[in-house]
Amino acid sequence: MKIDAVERKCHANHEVKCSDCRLAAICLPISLELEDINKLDNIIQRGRPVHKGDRVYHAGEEFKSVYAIRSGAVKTVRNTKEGEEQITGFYLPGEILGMDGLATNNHTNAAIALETSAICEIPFTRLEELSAKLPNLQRRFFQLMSKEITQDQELITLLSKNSADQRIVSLLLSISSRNAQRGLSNVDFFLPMSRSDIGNYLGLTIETVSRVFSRLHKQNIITLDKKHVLINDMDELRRIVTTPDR
Amino acid sequence: MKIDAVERKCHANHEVKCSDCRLAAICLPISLELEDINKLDNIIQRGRPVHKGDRVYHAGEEFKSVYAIRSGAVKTVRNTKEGEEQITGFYLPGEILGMDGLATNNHTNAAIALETSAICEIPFTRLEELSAKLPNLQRRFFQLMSKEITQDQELITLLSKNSADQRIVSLLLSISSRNAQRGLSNVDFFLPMSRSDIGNYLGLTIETVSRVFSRLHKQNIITLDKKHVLINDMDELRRIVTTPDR
DNA sequence: CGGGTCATTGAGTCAGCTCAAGGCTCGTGG
DNA sequence: CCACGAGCCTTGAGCTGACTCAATGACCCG
Repeated sequence: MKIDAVERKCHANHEVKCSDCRLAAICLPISLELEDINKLDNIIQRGRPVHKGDRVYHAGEEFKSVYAIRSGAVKTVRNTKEGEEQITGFYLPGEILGMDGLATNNHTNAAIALETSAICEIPFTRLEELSAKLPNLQRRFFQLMSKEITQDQELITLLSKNSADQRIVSLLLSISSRNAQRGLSNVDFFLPMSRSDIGNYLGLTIETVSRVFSRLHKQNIITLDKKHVLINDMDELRRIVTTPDR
Repeated sequence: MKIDAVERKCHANHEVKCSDCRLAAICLPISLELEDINKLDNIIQRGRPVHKGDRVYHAGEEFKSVYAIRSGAVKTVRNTKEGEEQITGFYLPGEILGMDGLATNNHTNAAIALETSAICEIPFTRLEELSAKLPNLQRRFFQLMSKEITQDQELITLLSKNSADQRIVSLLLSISSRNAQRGLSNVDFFLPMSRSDIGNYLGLTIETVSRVFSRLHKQNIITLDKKHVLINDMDELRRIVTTPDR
């Protein structure tokens, strides 16, 4: 079975230490010495793989840990005052999530796997203790939270100022560059999320997302087959996001 | 002169220590012992008041400090890819800004005074050193960054899911409750920002902001005279932000 | 092969935009 | 002390990008 194969693969990786993880260069351990990486490694818990739709943590759940993605993809979701859902982020391998829970000691978001994923759990009190001893780690963690802030502000700008086309192209370019960072292709990749997730995240309806994708495909800027994206004209995509609306 | 009077008032407060500051209960020192507050106090620099339009820091400027507002009000502004401006936050007394600069070591936002304001500057390397020694301070600062994240995500949700009316009412309620926290009236206050700032922040045109304010006034839910707001029907405002669009 | 989920496409509507015309307020200079 | 200009805000009229509603297509899984 396909799923079993994926699971087995994840399981094979399951006990990889930070020092051996191919994502170490973009994940939490950046700028740590080998010795310090091992200290960090000792506090990290590596759970069983989560499957599509499983929650890494729930909204309202007590904040105990932050999480690093080793493989797969996760979305974070907030509940609105009206009882709808708002996706606040997509997280790919090497990225850290869960920092929303720190302010109130409860997670304001839920985190839901978009596909079978391997997750490293990092108990926060231990991370805090270790941070106080390792200035580089403290700095690194401050930086990660700051990065989360600047990314959220980028999304605010996108939602506030940009057209449907620009929002969708921005998301494509974001995924493309994050793939490149992980050593994958920046022009040929699979979207881990549904059209409906994309629409929710970008403040658009599913129909609008579909129409924009169709148009970009017809104009031969991208080739799209379900979730498989080929970027044919990167310059044109960049032009779209940097050109004022009218 | 009016401005001189304000300056003098700020100047009078100018050297107030954290331990004597009436905002200590909501500002950075929360949860610190008196002794530790004094340690924090020692690293804080209190500059001259800034005037309306002055920048506390510039976009691209090297990140050296975070800032606490003692009096007045400040907006933070990002440049978009198209060269426009996006306001990412409004900061009132007791609130901390500048955490956006940590990720890349340069501020991505500029911070601009909306009125004459007194600002406490907190050099970050010293704060970092002190955090490593005072677990409560480290935790407190992590929490402040996390709060910034959850607030940005609230704005994302607002922009993505809510109507013009709901966005504007949300801002009014936010300012109202932040005023209450500082011991001021939650139904009678002055908006520190212009209509154009409000529109920019909420992803609306200035005309729409004006029309919504006029409508709320005509319906007698609020009374509005320039920047002076009186909330007449708090329940109705709450109803507006929690009622699904249609 | 049937039912469910997800995606696409078309047709018509509407919230918020653009464009345009004034109004109010405050500071400056005659 | 008033006239004038600049900046900010309000209001009206008409337009449009993205929405809603609706129908259909494609795929997956049992």
